[in-house]
Amino acid sequence: MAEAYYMQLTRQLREQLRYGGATWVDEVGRLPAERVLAERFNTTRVTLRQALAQLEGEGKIHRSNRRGWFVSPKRLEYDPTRDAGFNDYVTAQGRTPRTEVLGVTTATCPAAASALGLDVNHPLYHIRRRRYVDERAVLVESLWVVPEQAPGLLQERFDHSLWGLLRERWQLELSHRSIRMVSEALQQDDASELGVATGTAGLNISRTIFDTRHRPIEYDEEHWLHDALSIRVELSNTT
Amino acid sequence: MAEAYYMQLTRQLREQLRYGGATWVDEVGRLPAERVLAERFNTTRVTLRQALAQLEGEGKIHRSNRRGWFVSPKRLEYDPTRDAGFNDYVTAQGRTPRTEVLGVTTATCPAAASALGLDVNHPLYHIRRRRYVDERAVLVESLWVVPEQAPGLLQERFDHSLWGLLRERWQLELSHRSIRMVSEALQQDDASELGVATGTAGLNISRTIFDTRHRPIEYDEEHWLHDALSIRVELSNTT
DNA sequence: CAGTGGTCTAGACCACCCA
DNA sequence: GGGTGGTCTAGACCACTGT
Repeated sequence: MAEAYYMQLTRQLREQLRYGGATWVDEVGRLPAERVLAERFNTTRVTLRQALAQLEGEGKIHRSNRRGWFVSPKRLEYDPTRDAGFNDYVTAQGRTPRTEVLGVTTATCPAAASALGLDVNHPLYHIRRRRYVDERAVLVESLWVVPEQAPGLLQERFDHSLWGLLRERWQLELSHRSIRMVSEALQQDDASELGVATGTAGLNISRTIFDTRHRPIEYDEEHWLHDALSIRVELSNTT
Repeated sequence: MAEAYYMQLTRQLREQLRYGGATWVDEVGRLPAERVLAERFNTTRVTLRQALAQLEGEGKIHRSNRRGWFVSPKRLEYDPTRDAGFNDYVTAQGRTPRTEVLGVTTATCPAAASALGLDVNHPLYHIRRRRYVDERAVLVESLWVVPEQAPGLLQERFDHSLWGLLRERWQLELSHRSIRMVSEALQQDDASELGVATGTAGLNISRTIFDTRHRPIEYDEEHWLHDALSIRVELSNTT
């Protein structure tokens, strides 16, 4: 086969997005309707959508559920090993952060409890947040904190760094951390909170945190849009 | 809408894969042909393929180009901050590693050179390898080594740890490392070397390595199948 | 209500893999 | 050469978003 037409389409669209200014992209980065693009490139919606899906996989464009396709902004650089707050590192990159607290409860979570080495029925503080970069929702996260380590935590506000709070108010020293990163397809709840279709490619980042005395402190799970971040870790010691 | 049919399909297939032993999966983990599955679930290939694509995004199944769909094996746990060799950590997890050297040359690479802080035309040793876990090709990688730091390197064999080689033969101490991880769509060359379709979801892991005197040593870029690995980093010092 | 993406049909032909 | 996935057509209806 010479080359699948949808791959040629992909290349054309990609190049027009990068150079050319792509006159057909409007001022907020929105692409024309699929039907319009399909007609312009003399093909059907199915084939056009294959090309769009390719670019989506590359992180060049993304879709907002039933609203249309948009050019994806530059990826955020993120170092999950540092405890700089989200607000800090987003601002440091010249972007605008925002955090929404979706829920604050006490509940049990077998996955979190077992990661922390506790009984699966051990109650935990649960905080759920949604975070934005330049008003685009890029991640939802669930934080599970061991109540004994930070009594009264749920009275606090959670629109800033949780780790900063734990350090200042409860003098907790976050020492050992175990971090796990795995690609995923966003499940229904996470996807709808991010305004994307179920199954959209995502990245799951989970941390388990212990203090200097190896007591379990916190477990958290972040679900990112895959095209929103680039992970960067700097290490200096030899292992 | 109640629920899209392909999502119901996805759920059924997922559950049958997890429990039930899925009698329709053969002994090597291969699924029946798309046409057969489509007929069995009373739908068309297009809709069935949507369901398969969902499971592919979840890392449950994968396809080998034009050969069929297969159940994905367990993800490999991988810590990119350690310099344990591929052979070592794959074996430690009870799996069987294999490395194929695809090419050994001297060439220029602007991306590698600039990451190392060298002139873009600075020649570098280039080693390209393909690596397998249990005979499944899971990644291709390009290694770019600064020739001045390891003269004669290209005479060596590269089916084992490069870092081990640099340490033993040239007494190089790998100190500072900058690691970057980003989701990607596998490009034509990488995809075909892995036997998958262009655009298949992948994970790109790049490292830039300096020695204790901050001299650039090596830059490498790994392209993994997204469902083949789970990244895990353990940290003990506070930052 | 108009426009958008999301889903789905019922076919077709082609390129590649393997026996 | 038979079977597989890969690509593509030309439609259709639906659900949701925004005005």
